[in-house]
Amino acid sequence: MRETAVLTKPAKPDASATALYFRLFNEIGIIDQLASTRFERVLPHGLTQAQFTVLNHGVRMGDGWTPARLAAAFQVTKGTFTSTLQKLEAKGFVRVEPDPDDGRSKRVFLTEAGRAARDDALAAAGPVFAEIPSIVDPKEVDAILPVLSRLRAWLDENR
Amino acid sequence: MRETAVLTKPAKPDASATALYFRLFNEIGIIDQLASTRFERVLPHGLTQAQFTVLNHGVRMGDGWTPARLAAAFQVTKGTFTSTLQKLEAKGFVRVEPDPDDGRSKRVFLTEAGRAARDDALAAAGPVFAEIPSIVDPKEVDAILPVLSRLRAWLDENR
DNA sequence: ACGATATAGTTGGACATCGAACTAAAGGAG
DNA sequence: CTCCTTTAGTTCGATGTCCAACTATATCGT
Repeated sequence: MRETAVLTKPAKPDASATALYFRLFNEIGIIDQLASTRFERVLPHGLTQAQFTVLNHGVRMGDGWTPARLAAAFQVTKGTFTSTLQKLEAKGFVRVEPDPDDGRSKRVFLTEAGRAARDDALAAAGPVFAEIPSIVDPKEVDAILPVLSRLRAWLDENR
Repeated sequence: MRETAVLTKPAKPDASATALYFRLFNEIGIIDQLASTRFERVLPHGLTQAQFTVLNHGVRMGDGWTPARLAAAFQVTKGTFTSTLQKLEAKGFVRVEPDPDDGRSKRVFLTEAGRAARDDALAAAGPVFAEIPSIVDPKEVDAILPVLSRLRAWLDENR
């Protein structure tokens, strides 16, 4: 839950550096929540954002990764990812096979249906993003992304 | 769940504008998740981030708001906020009174314990943010915040 | 080669959140 | 005034997530 700007009483000024970063994370949190909700609403095949992310990753980065590696990549616990994977398997979008080289591991592969579902989702997502360039110019995004990436990378390494 | 940069296979280039915004929201999602986790870990009194946000808002914006107004400000459903409020009430951090002017409404006030808990939480949060200025300069945050605010405002209005 | 330690994956309990159904009170149209 | 619609708040079932405990397999030090 994040606060947004619905209320109108002026906040007391707080010039500390902490407050600045607090605001940054607050804006980021709200954007995440609003954008995620928007995105999930249009996803086809009853896909959750988590499930879509797995399919999208498989297409972009290739498949055959282990669940543990994917869970780390997606910042969720192994338990959470077990659940996500079971949902995707039940929908026929991924295939999970034992790792021939490591008895503890498995390997995750996309099915044709999974690739098709990912394409459907991307197509459905298009209109969701369509209006945004008129609000935030691509050049602004170019300027912002490196900073966010740096912040993300640091948080990722130091968690 | 968001993907991060743990995996090393190169992504196929995708020059469409959609991809750019996709990356933006992806970075934002990861940062939100990592920062939230970090923040929740240090919160005292068993506060959740949602609960802290209510206390913080009360201090910064004054108390006496209705649950409905607060739920809208925090982007959660009324049902969710009912639950959050009950937790805070059980901890003695807020007082909820009937609205004298509207039989349907209530009004939310902070208790002294609630204000103290908020201060505790802020103090605990300090170290969490302490290292970040060395990663992302405050000037960069100043540059980024207006853009994020604009994006947040638009998403908020057009949801 | 063995025992201690680390890693992969699953499971179960707890919890925050959502959406939908519901009650109660307020507001508006006739 | 009366009825219809809107708004405030609660409750309930489902879901996604986390954490901790657990099993099985792999790895490392001696």
